[in-house]
Amino acid sequence: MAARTPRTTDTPEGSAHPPGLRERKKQQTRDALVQAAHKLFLRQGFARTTVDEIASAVDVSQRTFFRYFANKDEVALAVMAVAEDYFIECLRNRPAEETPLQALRASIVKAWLDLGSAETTSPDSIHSALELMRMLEETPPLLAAHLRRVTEQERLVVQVLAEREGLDPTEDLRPAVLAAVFASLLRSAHMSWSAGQQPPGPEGMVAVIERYFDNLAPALAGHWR
Amino acid sequence: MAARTPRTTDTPEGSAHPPGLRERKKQQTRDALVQAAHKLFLRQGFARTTVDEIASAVDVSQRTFFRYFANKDEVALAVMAVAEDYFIECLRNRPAEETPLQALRASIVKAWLDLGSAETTSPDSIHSALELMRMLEETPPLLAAHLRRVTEQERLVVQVLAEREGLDPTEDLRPAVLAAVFASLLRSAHMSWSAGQQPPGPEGMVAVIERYFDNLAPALAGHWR
DNA sequence: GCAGGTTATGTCAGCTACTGACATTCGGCA
DNA sequence: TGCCGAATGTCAGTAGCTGACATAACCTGC
Repeated sequence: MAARTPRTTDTPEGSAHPPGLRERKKQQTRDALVQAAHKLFLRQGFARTTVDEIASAVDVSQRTFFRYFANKDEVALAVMAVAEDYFIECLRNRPAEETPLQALRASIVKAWLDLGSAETTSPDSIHSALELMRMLEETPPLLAAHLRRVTEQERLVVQVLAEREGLDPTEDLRPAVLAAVFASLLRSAHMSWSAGQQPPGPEGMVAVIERYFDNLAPALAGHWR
Repeated sequence: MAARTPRTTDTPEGSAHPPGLRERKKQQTRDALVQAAHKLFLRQGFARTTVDEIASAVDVSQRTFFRYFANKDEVALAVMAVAEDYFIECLRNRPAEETPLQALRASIVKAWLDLGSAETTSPDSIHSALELMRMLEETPPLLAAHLRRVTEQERLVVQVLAEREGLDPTEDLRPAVLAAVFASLLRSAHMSWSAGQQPPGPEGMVAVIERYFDNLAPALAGHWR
């Protein structure tokens, strides 16, 4: 098992057969670990929660924990994976008439709002993700791990943008540049949102994101005064 | 000793008195640790180098190592600190007529080129930094730590930009947005440079950075075709 | 429904990053 | 010279993480 960054445990190739007991159990264990970890992290903080605690909360050995997650960071960040995947899906489905920038903007907004009115996914997974994002900013090692993930996500965005516009991303730098700008914009918005004054929940997040997008052109424009 | 992210060991307030033996020794030890670490990292990789190795290469105890650096990452990234500081200084000195974007662009270019023709700093510290940047991309935990540092640097840039333009960065988002865009652009350029095809050395780096800057407006422009 | 291969899990032993507490030594200074 | 404070060393301990091997659980074909 254990591929690179599995959002779920690996199913053994094409979903031909119905999952089978073994697969279901793995999925169960994985989910249980994520949930237990999340609960503990929120209660006592990331650093003060040991892997042993998480493992024994789910009643598996520490060794098993590390077979599901490469490290402690990974469980913590697993919650976000759903949202990320959904965003990419949204981006893939944007109409071709939109400019790339418009498509990106519309995609995150849609992703947040859809996941907010959560029928798409498990009931509270969005709130988990949001709580986690607040914790991120106060937990340096977690933040570091998260940022690394973000840059990987960025690669994916480059891919999708390039496909969408029919470009070779090694030739034409525009996809890479736009993806980078987009990622950093989101990151700033997240920081601002986590800093607190903003309204909570997905709607609040969307509001902040939109404000940052609106400031993109002005920030790049010539002089500011 | 040991403040937050000291580029050098702390000197006991205003540099009134000449450093004194104690301070010089600390500085010496610190430098020796950085150098030894760097050498070992390049030879055998980051993960396969233990802190004990580094410490005993300089003939201090492991405990002492951790009094100079909070963790293994920090030694590795210490080399970049000089360059970062110099960049900020450049930015502070840009003429007010330049637009913020121009000022940023001119500052990194100048910083790299100046440090390249290294009289400003220790002879090979630039090459160390460049070698390190290559290693970064292949060393996930290091990359993660680096990214976190970058976001802290970003805060500083926001400050400087806001001062320069006489704005309150909590009111006006333009400094934050521009700093974010700038950071992500640099990051992309670094990735591209590390990926290899580019000419080596500071000049190569500058070339890549300029290319990314040139693609900024086009990437944000409406449609790409 | 059972034999035999595959796959997840547990156990154990070990390494390394990192930390607190306390003892020791060394530089600064009267 | 002798005292104070700062830097270092030593030691013991915690926690993240890994390899090796044994055991137990599923699955597959008969």
